[in-house]
Amino acid sequence: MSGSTPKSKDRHQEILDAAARVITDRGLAETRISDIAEEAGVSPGLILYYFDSKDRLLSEALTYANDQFYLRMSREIRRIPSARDQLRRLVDLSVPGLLPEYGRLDEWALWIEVWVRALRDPEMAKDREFLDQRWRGQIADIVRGGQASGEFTSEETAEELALRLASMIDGLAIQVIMEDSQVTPEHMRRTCMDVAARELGFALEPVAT
Amino acid sequence: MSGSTPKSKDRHQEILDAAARVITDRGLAETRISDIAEEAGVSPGLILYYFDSKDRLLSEALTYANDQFYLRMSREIRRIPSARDQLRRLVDLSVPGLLPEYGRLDEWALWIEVWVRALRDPEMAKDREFLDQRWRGQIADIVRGGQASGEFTSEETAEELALRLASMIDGLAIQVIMEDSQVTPEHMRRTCMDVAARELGFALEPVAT
DNA sequence: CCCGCGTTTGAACGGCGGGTCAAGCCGAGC
DNA sequence: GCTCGGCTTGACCCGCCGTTCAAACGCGGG
Repeated sequence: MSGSTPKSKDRHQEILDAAARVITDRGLAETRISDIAEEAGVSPGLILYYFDSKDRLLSEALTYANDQFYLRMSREIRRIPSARDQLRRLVDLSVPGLLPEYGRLDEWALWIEVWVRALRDPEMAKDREFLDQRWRGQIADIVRGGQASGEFTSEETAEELALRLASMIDGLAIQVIMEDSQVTPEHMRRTCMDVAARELGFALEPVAT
Repeated sequence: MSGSTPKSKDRHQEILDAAARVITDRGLAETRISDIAEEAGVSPGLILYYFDSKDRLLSEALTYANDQFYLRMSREIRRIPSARDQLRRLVDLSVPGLLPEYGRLDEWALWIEVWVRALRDPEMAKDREFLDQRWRGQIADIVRGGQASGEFTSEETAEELALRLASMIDGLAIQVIMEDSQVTPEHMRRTCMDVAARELGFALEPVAT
């Protein structure tokens, strides 16, 4: 499998991967350099041989992980023909824990860490703005496609509609990842599609069950 | 004014207030006991005389601050007669930095800290669920009122509508507090009311400017 | 076979900060 | 005015962790 041979690829990347994994399940605040080293199967010293400081490593790891997620999702969506189906897939991929195949615990946990950090760290703030706008851009592209093909009848700008959908998804995902008893993954999925249908102007086919 | 005499009120509360202030502008991760002590004008030792540990203090401070915000908003909204105006006011109060009179930097910064912490701390998770549900409950009450009075024509349950509005507000508030260049406070306000009008079923009066 | 250099190790350092504590302060009650 | 007990102080302790560093490792080239 990928990355099984010890010294194969880029150590840099191996460490970023390990860091992302550790942050995801311990949380940024509880992440020690030694944890990352252990996860990566190397000595603590080596971490600082490849990165200038813990802070830089953590920031890089956060954006790196979000990058991965974006690329995976983007690649997958591009090959879906219908805008409505693209949207449905995007929503499914965004619901924490809906599709067990994807992601470890959850990319959303990392997003929240990014937000906290971006509040005080200008470097992270810049990265965050880029990531968030790219995320909305992805949605806007889908919307534009749907408007062009006539699947969506709304006359609002794609950017405004994308902002609404992205905000909705963000807000709901937070509740889901927190395991709020009133907001299940399935509930989030339905709510997102409901609102999308009304905002974009398309009909939800009647759902079974 | 309130709290000006040194030993007047409850030290407990004074410390919680100070803690909330420090967390708001330094961030949870950069908050030291000595910072809180300094902010409260007492010695570091005293902090741990009143609280068992730093962790407990921080958790209490977070929920305390959110409590304050909720109570203030709740009290104010209760005296507004029209449901539509209640909603408008709730939105205005929720937009970070829209009304300079209220709040220090922003209650939203604290929310994000709560979320991060709730991901790993079961105690905080419980508090968070309570706070979030109360927040949605507040919105649901407004919605119910509007449905009863005929101001809102949507037939959806108040709970579902409240979830949608709350999620939308959360998602947008995050972007605003991050100072995303594409999401200004004013933009958030308009978007919230737009979506609310469509979801709840009421007409926005024509806006000046 | 040996050299040299990039990589890797893990022991050691140093500072930071949470938590402890013995000692003072001060007001209330006698 | 004295004593008692709750408040308050700030110096101190101690473990933790980011960072440094000297030494070892191992591979490719000569």
